[in-house]
Amino acid sequence: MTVTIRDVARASGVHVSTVSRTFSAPHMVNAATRSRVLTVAEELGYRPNRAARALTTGRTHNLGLIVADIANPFFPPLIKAAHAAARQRDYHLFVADTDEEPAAEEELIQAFSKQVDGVVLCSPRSSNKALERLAERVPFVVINRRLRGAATVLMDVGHGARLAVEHLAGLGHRRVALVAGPAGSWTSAEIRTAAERVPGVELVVIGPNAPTERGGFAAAGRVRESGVTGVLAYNDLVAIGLIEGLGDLGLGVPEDVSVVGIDDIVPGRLSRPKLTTVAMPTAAAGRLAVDLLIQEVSATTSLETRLVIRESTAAPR
Amino acid sequence: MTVTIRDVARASGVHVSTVSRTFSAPHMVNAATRSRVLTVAEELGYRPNRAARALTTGRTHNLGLIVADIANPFFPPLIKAAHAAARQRDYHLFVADTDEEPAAEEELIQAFSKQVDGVVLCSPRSSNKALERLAERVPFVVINRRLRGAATVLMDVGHGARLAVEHLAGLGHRRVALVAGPAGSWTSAEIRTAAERVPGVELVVIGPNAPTERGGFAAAGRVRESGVTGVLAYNDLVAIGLIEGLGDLGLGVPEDVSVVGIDDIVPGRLSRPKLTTVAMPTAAAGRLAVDLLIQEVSATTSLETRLVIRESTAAPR
DNA sequence: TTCAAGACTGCAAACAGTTGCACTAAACCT
DNA sequence: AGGTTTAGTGCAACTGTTTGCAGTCTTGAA
Repeated sequence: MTVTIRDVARASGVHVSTVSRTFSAPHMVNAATRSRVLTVAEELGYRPNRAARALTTGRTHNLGLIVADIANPFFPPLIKAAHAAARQRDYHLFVADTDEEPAAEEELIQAFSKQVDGVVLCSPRSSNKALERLAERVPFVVINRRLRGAATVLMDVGHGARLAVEHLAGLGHRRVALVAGPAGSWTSAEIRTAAERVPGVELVVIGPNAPTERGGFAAAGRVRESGVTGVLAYNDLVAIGLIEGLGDLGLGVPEDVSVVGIDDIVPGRLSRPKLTTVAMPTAAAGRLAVDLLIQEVSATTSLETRLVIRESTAAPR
Repeated sequence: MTVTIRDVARASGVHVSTVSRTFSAPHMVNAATRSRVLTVAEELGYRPNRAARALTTGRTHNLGLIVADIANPFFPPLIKAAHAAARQRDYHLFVADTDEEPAAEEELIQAFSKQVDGVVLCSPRSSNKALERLAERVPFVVINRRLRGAATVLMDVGHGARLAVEHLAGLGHRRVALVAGPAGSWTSAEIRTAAERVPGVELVVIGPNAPTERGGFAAAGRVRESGVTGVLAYNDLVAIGLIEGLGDLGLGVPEDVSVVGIDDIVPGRLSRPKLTTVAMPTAAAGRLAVDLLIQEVSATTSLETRLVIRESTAAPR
């Protein structure tokens, strides 16, 4: 049925091991033989069976990518970039979705372990202990979380948050609110400590909030009460929700209050007003993560973020 | 290093074939033996090696999913649903991105063929001939394209387009524009023929256009010139771009012109005004596609679309 | 001319499972 | 009691590739 290495061997008059070598160690076989085998293989439509290869070599040429929610606009650009990087080196990419559940995360890593050469974990929710245990079964690189012993790719949200608050300060805002994310989130903590350090502005923290549009919408009332003129939101989704909530309360953005988001997801570019936001280098992170995995280097990298100013911020009245 | 079936066999005093059967055909082994093997396996941390299993059985328990652009907001919900369906039956999912290139598409199918039990293709761009040839190497199901001999999942855009135009007609619009998609797109053709059939409204077709925000933005001038009061856009992205373009021309939505999109992507729900649109059952399509694949049924299904009315449509002046 | 060193290639044993077949012992039936 | 079925298990061959080892042949050097 399917054409194997033996068919090629028979048809080209050499031993299977020679055929094998023309594919996996070409320099070991005579040029003439090699080209003969190659043309025969081409004619027969032979393609090496990766499962069989994996069996002996232990390398599958597959990678796994685990994210919390594929449909969250934050992830697709990362997934896309990771896929492109993998493809470039002839790797295939499993992608999986944990639905935000740590248990699913651990189960997936476990399930992947025999089938991939490594997995990249985006903002994992599992405990340190669980992750460290799993790291023994399969190499992985972690995005957006510190984990000792694992290669790490960080995006410098702290710096981004500082830029955002400085931007507001520069426009003349003196009191700004931080509409924070969920409790216990690494990102949220980073943002907060960085924002608090900016001189010349008084920071009022509102939260914790759900990291969603709804979360932002619900926070609108407390933002109004706080009397701030500017706000930094945990992410673009809550920024967008917040803007809508403020609108319902009769507050315009940016006339009455300035709002800056974090992430730079597509909907932020498309909404009205267009969102001023901190751009996260998600594509770069995805690409880098798979490169680290493939090259088996265990580094910890911090990627720069930058502020992109659009229409949702202005000087206060 | 890694624990194999033989380790389990030795430790539990049975032959490897018995261990094998406790996992792949539990009913063939005595309950007592089975539970003993199971506990030993658990203790040792044994997990069957899928590559090895694939070698003998020919079934990998992997599926492939190929889309044009992972980062296009249309796809992530589909991917997520496909993944969930696959997981539920203990399959893993490769996802791949063609960057809109037919050549990449064919290459990917080819590359997947030995590693998966089937692949789902979303709106493939390759020629019929190429696809039919590839269908011999690996089973697949196609989403949003008719292809004889392959299982098919269609979303009934035609019906959706009709609902959209009828909605505009019901509001009192008499001339409406169709801001069409790219030339040669199956979807675009479906939309057009359906829209043209709605009685009582005169349809003016503007296009072809790029299926992007930019495409919509660029079409704004021609929409104004056409003097219509309502428009149906090829998809939400062009609808959003169009609304912005119209805004720049001094035309408000929905006061001056009503706009309805197609797809119901997230940014449409978040933009201002919130987009009236035809909801495509992308999640259902993804789920169904993998179910068909796994159950090896070759059917052609047509999924219903529905109109969701939000803020971008109103009665004409 | 002889010997050593390379360059190729073949042999066969892995890799981790599955499965048709044969075998044993117990259960069932008349 | 004897024969037949059935359940459970073991045996061994097989899946498609890789790879250490050994063999052959050529080439270059002394």
